[in-house]
Amino acid sequence: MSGYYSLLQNIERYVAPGAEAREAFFSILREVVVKKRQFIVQPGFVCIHQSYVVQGSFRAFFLSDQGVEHTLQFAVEDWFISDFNSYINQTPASLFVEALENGRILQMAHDDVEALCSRYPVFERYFRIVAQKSFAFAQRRILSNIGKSAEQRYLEFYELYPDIVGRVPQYALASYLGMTPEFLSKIRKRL
Amino acid sequence: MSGYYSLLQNIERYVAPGAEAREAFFSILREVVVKKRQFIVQPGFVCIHQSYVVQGSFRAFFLSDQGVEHTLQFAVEDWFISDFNSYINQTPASLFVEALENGRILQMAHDDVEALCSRYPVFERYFRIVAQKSFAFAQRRILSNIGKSAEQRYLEFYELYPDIVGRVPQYALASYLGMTPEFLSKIRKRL
DNA sequence: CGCGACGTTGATTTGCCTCAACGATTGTGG
DNA sequence: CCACAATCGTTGAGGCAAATCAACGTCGCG
Repeated sequence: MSGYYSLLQNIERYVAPGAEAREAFFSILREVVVKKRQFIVQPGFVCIHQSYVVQGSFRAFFLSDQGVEHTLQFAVEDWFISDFNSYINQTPASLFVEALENGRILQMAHDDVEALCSRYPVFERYFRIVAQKSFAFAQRRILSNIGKSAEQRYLEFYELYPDIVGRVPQYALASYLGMTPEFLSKIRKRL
Repeated sequence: MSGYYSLLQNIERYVAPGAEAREAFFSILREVVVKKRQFIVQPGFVCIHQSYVVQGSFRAFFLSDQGVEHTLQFAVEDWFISDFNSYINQTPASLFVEALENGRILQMAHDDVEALCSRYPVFERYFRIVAQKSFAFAQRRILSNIGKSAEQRYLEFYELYPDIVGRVPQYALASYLGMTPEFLSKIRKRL
């Protein structure tokens, strides 16, 4: 129940849905309990859901042909996570989304969200704003990828998300920052 | 006039605005002619407009403290360009957006777009879809940044946008791909 | 023509990776 | 509750990809 409330708070930071719209939105949500190491998205399957994190931490990662993992995104409380490329285009996923801790999420199915948006433009607006913010965020990350050294990238991440650094495995953080776990370890030593 | 038509075609790939909505949209557009090397966005100033490219090529880049340029985005015909972070949040820009050729753009002001979206949800939907696609695109780029070698990144870009490779200065492409112009030159030699 | 911007090429250096071995911690079954 | 394996982080030696620095060629343009 509390999960619905925190998602509603998130929504109300940007838009103000009426009682009817709010109820309609709640009705498409499904609360799911996930265990550590559980995958909520897997390559090959179309990613039907977008998930709002009520509790716990997650990561989305790509597994290359050579077996190397590349973490695309972390998500903790009050974030969304999914294979967005798969979700948006309703094509087979290429990412894993894995629970890093036991947790709870609110899932909403693609078609339900689309129907909801058509019926209540206030949600069209909400998801537009979320997508735009996500895009701006991704662009900032691209800048730090192409412009900065491994050490600078780590420091920047530490500055922005000190909580996440302590909460996820170091190899996952290394693969997010685009370096090997060994090298991240060496960076942390000289600090 | 032809610029309006090609933008309309872009819109109609995703949504179908009525005659009234279409007219309202056209009324907030302003066609602007730009000369090569002209800046349409500069750091420090709030980026009021989003620009649709009718003709020409552009790039958005960040200039670091040490004077190094990092290209965040290219845009040719039928693309949007802006400092989206500045545009979305209406905060001062940190990027330059520069014309690489003489060209023409359609500019739309942030507040006009917001008003339009409130009045005609069909545009809310359109810009949501555009933002979602942009985000998915940015995520793919992040993956190739953290996972691939310089040569692989060049080949991937060449595969996806052969036209752009021949159309923009090589130092700009190098700074987009996250390598030095010298190294890009060496990569191209051995191919 | 001559200057400045752009691309090329080579010599050298370095940031980061690879590989391998070794602690520390966690969790699991006996 | 302990023993053992598995997982994760650390450390070091050596190697490679890409950066840096510098010189030179070329083209477009005032």
